[in-house]
Amino acid sequence: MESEPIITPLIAIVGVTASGKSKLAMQLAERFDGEIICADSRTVYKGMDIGTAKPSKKDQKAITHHLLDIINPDETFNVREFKQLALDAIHSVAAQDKLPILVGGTGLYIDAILFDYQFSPAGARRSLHNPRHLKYQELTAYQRPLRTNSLVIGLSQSKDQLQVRVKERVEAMFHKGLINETKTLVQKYGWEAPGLNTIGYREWQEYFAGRQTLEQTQDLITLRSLQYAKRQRTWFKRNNSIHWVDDPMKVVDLVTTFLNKKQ
RNA sequence: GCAGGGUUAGUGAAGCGGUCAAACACGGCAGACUGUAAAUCUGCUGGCUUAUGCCUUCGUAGGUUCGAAUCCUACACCCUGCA
Repeated sequence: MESEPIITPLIAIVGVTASGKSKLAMQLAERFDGEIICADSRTVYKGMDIGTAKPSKKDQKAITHHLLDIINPDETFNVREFKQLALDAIHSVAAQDKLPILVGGTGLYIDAILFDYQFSPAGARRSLHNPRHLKYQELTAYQRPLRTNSLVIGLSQSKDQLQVRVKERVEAMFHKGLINETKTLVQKYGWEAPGLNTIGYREWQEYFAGRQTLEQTQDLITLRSLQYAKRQRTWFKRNNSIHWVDDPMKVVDLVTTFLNKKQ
């Protein structure tokens, strides 16, 4: 199943939150007749639209997006499932003679595809250091070669830019009714649901409990998003296969060259 | 005006004569990451510099003491009670 005929060209777009990945992906998909595969651990959840900045219905109608809304917020998901699903999606896109574009900020998911992660058998030992981690494989990260026929593009952004963009994005989420979306989700699934442990949602807990103002909630979400971006930056930093660009316009050339070379 | 309480590093907050460059939390910086990853975990966070080193900090100015963030005096600002 996992033996992909490694000839399918793949474009991957990475970057921290609010860096403009989705928009760029749309442009590329339109331009190069592609379909988007979302490598995002949060947009897989149904009903979590505003808080995850999920691609709009309009965008989804214009371009096929894979791996969106595939599970309920009270269900769990993991890299292994992701890898299988994403691989399937890549194949089906390629089978239609279209260009698969892998987009997302979940570094682990991206790398599972890019570096063909091999997962431990069930019952693997947990790391003493961090119980949430399974004991390390024999291979160190990035020791494996990058998936052949892949172009990895990273959207870089200065910290100042990022700060502004995140602030605006969170503001927009509030206007779109993030509070109601959260309320609905909590009523339906409860705070314990895996999906609710997400920036943009869990911060409302204190607000609903009356221990936090609306403004404080908004500031907190902005802060947590920025901290998240920091972690993403650290993750991507060590992957030197990424072609970092600060101007989305330059990407078209990159992709064109990449596709021509492959013919 | 009188009587109390307070002023500590970016923020909040411990400390109440030596073992204090000063707990802890948050924030910040850096890092990790192969079945929870928008999660989880680790290190650093006064300066110099990286040493069982030096220097400068605990409202301001003095004083007591071998030794003060810790005691005393004065001043400044803040809060509370009585006027």
